[in-house]
Amino acid sequence: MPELPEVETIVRGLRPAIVGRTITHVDIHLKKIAIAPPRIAFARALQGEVFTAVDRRGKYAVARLGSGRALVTSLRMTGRLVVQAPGEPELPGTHIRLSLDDGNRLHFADVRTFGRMRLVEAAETWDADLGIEPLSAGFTPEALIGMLNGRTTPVKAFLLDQRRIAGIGNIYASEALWQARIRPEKPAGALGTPAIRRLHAAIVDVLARAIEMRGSSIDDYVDAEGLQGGFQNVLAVYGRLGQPCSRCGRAIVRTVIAQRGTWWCRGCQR
DNA sequence: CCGCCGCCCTGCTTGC
DNA sequence: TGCAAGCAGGGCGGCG
Repeated sequence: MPELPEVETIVRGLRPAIVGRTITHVDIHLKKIAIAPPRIAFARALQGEVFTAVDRRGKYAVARLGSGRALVTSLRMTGRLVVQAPGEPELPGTHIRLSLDDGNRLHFADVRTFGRMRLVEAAETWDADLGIEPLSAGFTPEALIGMLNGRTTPVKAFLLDQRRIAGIGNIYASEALWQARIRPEKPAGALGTPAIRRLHAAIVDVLARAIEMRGSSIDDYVDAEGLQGGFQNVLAVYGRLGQPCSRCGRAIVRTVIAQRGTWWCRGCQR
């Protein structure tokens, strides 16, 4: 499932492929996927637009358009954004296809159809509910201390809450907690300062290493070129039920926290 | 404001 | 072997 590192990898791949390109044609195969402001037709509005930049915010890919509008894509679990050249077969499960003036096509595919592609106005704030970027300068240990203060929710649930920190999903929440040696069920506000400092460092380190390895391909994730990532090969706990912890040797367990599978080590995560 | 829960979907796994 | 039920999960809306 695409989280911050996967979306960052996709965005970096999209940038050279689509910035400067004009959208010549828009095909929508599944209408509910394409969201537009009231009284604006998604396909008609996009036709003729130029991509001016591609950014990431949390788990969202944000394509800036010449008009000042933006095309915001949420991939959820199984969404894919892939650029294909003329002659390449249509990406299976494509719901939206943007044809570009160089002949390439940008496909948005999603077997589970949970993902969305949303056109937003220049003046529209679509990300008001999203929290801090964990790889930004503002995400300091002190900021994390402030955010955790007084919270009773399990620290794992806190990490998944996009209103606090934007971009961490189920894979990297489990991995960061393992690296910081923190028990996922621990109430967020009960962490001591040393533990919070370890957690801060672990979040930044895990996300940065995952970006370096072009993300984790667990189920469907591929980058903008359709290629898999590499971080799934170095995961410490996620999906590793019963396998020995690389730090203490104890078998990895799986519990459910905030309705999400959580993999961790009872031996060294306190 | 905060925390919790059900829903959306389809493909894979499980169990009879 | 075949089939149906169960499960997984990010974001969102509803509820207390």
